[in-house]
Amino acid sequence: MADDDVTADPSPAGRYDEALGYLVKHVHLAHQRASDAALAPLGLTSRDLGVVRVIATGAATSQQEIGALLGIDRTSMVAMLDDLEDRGLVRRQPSPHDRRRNVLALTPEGERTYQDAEREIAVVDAKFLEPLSSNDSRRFARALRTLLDAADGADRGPG
Amino acid sequence: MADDDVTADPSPAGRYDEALGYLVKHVHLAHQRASDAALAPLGLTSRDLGVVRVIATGAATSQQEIGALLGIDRTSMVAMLDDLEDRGLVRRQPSPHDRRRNVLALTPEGERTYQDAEREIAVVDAKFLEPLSSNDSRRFARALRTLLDAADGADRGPG
DNA sequence: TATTGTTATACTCTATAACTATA
DNA sequence: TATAGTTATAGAGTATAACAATA
Repeated sequence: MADDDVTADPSPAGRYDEALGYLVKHVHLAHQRASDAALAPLGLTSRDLGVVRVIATGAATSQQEIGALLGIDRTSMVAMLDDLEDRGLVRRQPSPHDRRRNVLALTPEGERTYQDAEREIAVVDAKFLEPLSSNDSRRFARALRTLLDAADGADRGPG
Repeated sequence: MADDDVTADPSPAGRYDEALGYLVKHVHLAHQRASDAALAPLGLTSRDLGVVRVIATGAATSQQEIGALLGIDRTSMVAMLDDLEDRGLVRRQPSPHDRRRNVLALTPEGERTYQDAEREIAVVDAKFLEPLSSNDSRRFARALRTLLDAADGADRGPG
């Protein structure tokens, strides 16, 4: 492993792993890896859980609404929900008010799996935040919320 | 438990957008969107900048080393570096010590583009962190660093 | 005419395997 | 035999366009 000393300059502009973008991205990936590993025994990915959670909390009911909240294309929603429905976790019901729309609901088994998944994720989150004091953990979560609200607002343009 | 009611329960387990995983993921995506938009005029993606930054800071020199630091497969590195080399930003030089290895270096134009890119990203970061006090911004970055170090250590197993 | 869900298609990113040239 | 880079190929994930049913 002899270092090639082609590069005389050790660090002209900070270290590559100090950049905010690097940190945020890899913290995300680390959390996602941990989540996917914890959810695998339940047959869910963290992506699946996002969808199931939106249905469980009633934040949205139609396929496109759910996708919009999570940044998932409506065409991708079809395959995901096909899968979750085939496995008996969710149910599509035509809306009585607008028969174009599918109202999504969890089956009893879907509800059980969702509760199990949230318990697993609570463990993942606790382990993930363990290196921070409980004060710093709260501050961290609050900072994320603040940054996301500001960024989403900026995306839609100032005004 | 007769909770066959479609959406009787408004929020049995918190809101979907309060989950740590959701927050971290979407903060990452928002920062990446802002970065990609700021770098587009330079012809770089945030992914490109990651590679260029590792080369510029001398953190790694061979293709596989760079990929390992950033979590990019060696086969993906080939196409990325082909592109950056075609555009005259990086140069592959066979290592004199091990002629299987390519030592990557920035061309003068690559160095200029890299400096421009870091300036753009500094603006993106400042805008992104603007909703936090400078104290909270520092705490936020420190928390990210702490979490990432702990998570990466855990990935490799305790011990 | 517009919208929801759907299908088909393409394009990007990533993952696996095999090849070459070096070691 | 093992490794760095490369190529080919297949697999996800996502995006675009078109279609059917409904509004």
